[in-house]
Amino acid sequence: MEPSAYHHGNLRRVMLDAALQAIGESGPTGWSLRELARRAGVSHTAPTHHFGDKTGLLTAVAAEGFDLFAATLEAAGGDFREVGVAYVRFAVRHRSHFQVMFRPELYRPADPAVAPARARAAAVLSSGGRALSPDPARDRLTTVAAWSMAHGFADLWLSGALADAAEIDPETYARDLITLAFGHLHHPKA
Amino acid sequence: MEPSAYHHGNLRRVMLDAALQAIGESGPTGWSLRELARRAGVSHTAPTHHFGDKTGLLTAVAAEGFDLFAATLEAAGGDFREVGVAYVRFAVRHRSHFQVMFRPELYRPADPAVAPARARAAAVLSSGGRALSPDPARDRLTTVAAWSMAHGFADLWLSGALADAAEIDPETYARDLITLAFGHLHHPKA
DNA sequence: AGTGGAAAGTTTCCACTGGAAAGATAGCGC
DNA sequence: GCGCTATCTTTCCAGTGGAAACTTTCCACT
Repeated sequence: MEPSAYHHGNLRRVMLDAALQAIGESGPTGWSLRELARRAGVSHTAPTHHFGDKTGLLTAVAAEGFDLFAATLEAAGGDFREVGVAYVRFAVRHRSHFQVMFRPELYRPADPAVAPARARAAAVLSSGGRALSPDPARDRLTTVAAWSMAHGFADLWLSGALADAAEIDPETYARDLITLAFGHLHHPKA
Repeated sequence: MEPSAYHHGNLRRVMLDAALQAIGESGPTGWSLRELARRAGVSHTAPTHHFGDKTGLLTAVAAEGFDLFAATLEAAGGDFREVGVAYVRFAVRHRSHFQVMFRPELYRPADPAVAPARARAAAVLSSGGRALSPDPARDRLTTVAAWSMAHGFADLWLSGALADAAEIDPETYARDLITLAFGHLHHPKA
């Protein structure tokens, strides 16, 4: 585990962390593999062994992201509003992951490390939508509506499009948004 | 105007179109300036004269995008639901523009060709939100709610995250989403 | 009419990138 | 204690964005 001169011992995690930081600083494509390798103190081809290529590194970021994401959503419990808040919280706290996850042209979305975790997250959203839906025929519509609002708010907030982004607490604001749009649908398990 | 051997006569527009096509094929960063220049049949430094650098080209894409965007939203008239539908329509019909516009780290958002057009679009959204808001104190919240939903749906649809994306007509679906979430607020100019 | 820029495009150059190939090192199973 | 294999290095290559210096064309103005 401790870094011998030759075998880093921990390169995979270090590269992932370096990538996450670089993404946070310059966006999902605003950095180079070689720069990360330099930061990690290894040669520029060392990461190849762990990730194959740059796309592989981004795939690993997406995979880790969807895992964390699914866990976050699952932990929010059954209350649908809190699932939406958890969605936004994840985006804000793990913004580097988030900015990769929903940009599938950057990585390999069919990778076996990615697809199951993504499905797990989708299942939480679907079940939340079902709970909120006014009638079964509109389950999907309701899911997409709530998903869109949480996702759109997160994306706008992260991109800085909301001019007052600095002043607001995104989680609190998200809760207010959801209440405004979906509060009237809430018929708590009648 | 006709292409003499030396002076292309039309390079700016041709490069913009080539960029839009490349973005559509490989995302906002999945192409090279040199490749576009080759497609246009000019040397790889010719575009410098029109755009300065690659960021300048993306800035021009964003500027054109926000212009078109503002025009589209303004043309939707006062009906708020139709503004949301127009938002989604723009994203679908001008997806290359859209994918750049909300990724400000890719271009220069403060550019004088960008900022005013963006402000124009924001004004339409704000006024729509105001019309929909249940009370003045919630004007901003309502605007952000509707904006988030339209934006989120557009982004999810474009990214392919909605598994059934192929089957649905995004504009119709957007109208249904807005009705579900905001229909109960509609108090037509009482 | 013809000339002096300015505008538009070219060639050449450089540091940097992602990746391929081949070789060095070191820890681990037996 | 020995070879195997995972990990990391060095070297190499084509492609990239951009700077610099040059060429060609067009247009405004006398």
